Amino acid sequence: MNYSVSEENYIKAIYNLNGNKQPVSTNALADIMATKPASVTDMLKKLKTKKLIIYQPYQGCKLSAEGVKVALNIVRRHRLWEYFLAEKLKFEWNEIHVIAEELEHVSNPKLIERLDEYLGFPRFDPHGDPIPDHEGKMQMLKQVKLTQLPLHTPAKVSGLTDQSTDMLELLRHSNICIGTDVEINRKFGFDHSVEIKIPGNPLFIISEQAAQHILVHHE
Amino acid sequence: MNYSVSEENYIKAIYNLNGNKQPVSTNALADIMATKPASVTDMLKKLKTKKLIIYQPYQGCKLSAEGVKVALNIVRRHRLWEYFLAEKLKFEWNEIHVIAEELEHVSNPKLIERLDEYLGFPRFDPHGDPIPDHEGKMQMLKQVKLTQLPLHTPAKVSGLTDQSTDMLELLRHSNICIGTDVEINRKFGFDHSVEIKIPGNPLFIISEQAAQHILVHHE
DNA sequence: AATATTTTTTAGATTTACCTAAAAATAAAT
DNA sequence: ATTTATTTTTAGGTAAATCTAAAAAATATT
Repeated sequence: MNYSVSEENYIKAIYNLNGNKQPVSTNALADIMATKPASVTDMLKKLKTKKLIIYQPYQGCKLSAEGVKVALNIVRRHRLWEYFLAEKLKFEWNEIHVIAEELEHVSNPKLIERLDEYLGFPRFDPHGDPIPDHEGKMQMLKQVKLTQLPLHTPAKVSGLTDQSTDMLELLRHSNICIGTDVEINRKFGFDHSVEIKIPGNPLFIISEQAAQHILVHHE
Repeated sequence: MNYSVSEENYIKAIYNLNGNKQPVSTNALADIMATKPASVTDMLKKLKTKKLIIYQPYQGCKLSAEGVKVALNIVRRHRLWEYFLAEKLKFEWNEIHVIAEELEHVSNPKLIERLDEYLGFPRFDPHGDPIPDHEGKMQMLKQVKLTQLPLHTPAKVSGLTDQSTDMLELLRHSNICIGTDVEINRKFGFDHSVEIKIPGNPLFIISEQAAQHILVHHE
């Protein structure tokens, strides 16, 4: 029921590579974990005996049902800490991941429940990724670039793919933050710029270049 | 410059046992660390080569100047997290220590500085122990039981030696919290109860039994 | 299909932080 | 001042997580 930091990191890596449900190769894991394939094989054997993965030699691996549960719990911890770092400690979005990698291994369950409550039960982290609840369920909204959002479709800003100060300046000027409700009112064919509607604000136009880097969630 | 969790725990233990400046014995350390003396000897050799302790076989050990610096940094992290857990996440005082033992090993310096700032640069943790600043300096006020506070001496409530719900109820009723400014106005010889003055509040009396468990700081 | 290439696993070492059991040094007691 | 008891250290071993080098299996190429 309690796993080492190393085990947790492998489980997390398998989970992240496994999005497509295809088995994860030993080399791919070695790459992500910045280690050697031989070391990965050792760990895969161990995780297999603990029934966290399904693994046959030379066939790659994938998480078992129990493994997914463990992975979701790690992801939950990681994303809650990311939210805390950005929202409360005012870290920039590009700094939070590394720190959360350390904090995520502090696994006291009551701590995580209290943190969740303290943060107001956020459902998305500052990168726009959904935060699993204490049962492992998470909201699976479509995340798309603002350029791909259909016309007149209510959406919520969930992340950025560019966190440069120039970008942040532009967003601040437009009153766009994580969580802001937006809708595309009109698209201009000429330069592909888009007209944005934010409830309570006047309409305004944003360039394709900028819109490309803004991620939004919608149903 | 970066130490393992185990190394940090030894340094912390030596620091805690070393308050009286006497060298710490191998057995005393083994006891605290819940390990065997032979294991302690191994670690002491390692810490010596890293110049964190002064150690001669059979002579016990004490922290070097560098060791003290490292220890104070660990203590700083521990106490800041304790403050966070009690103040923000509303944990009871008896729950915070164990969780802070885990969090204290997350050593990203910027995280700790931001946390300190977020908490408002507290100078005492919820147990009333001083929090070292980022240079390792801490306020060394006298901590005494309320029963031992001299008459008419301004002091600040810094901790409790009894955290039972009964005790907390009594304190809430008297408007006493961590950080409350108090002063003893009068002591009654008959039952050793004390009359308390809190700025802006009416005077009130508290039993010796209760006052014994309230810790205060004064100059 | 046979050979070459890539991927993965085995075999044997290393490091960290422990352990037990026995030896050596120190301290206490006769 | 010996002997006894305690404390501490050495010697040798274990488990976790890594490594290198070599063997084996799977995949790709001619």
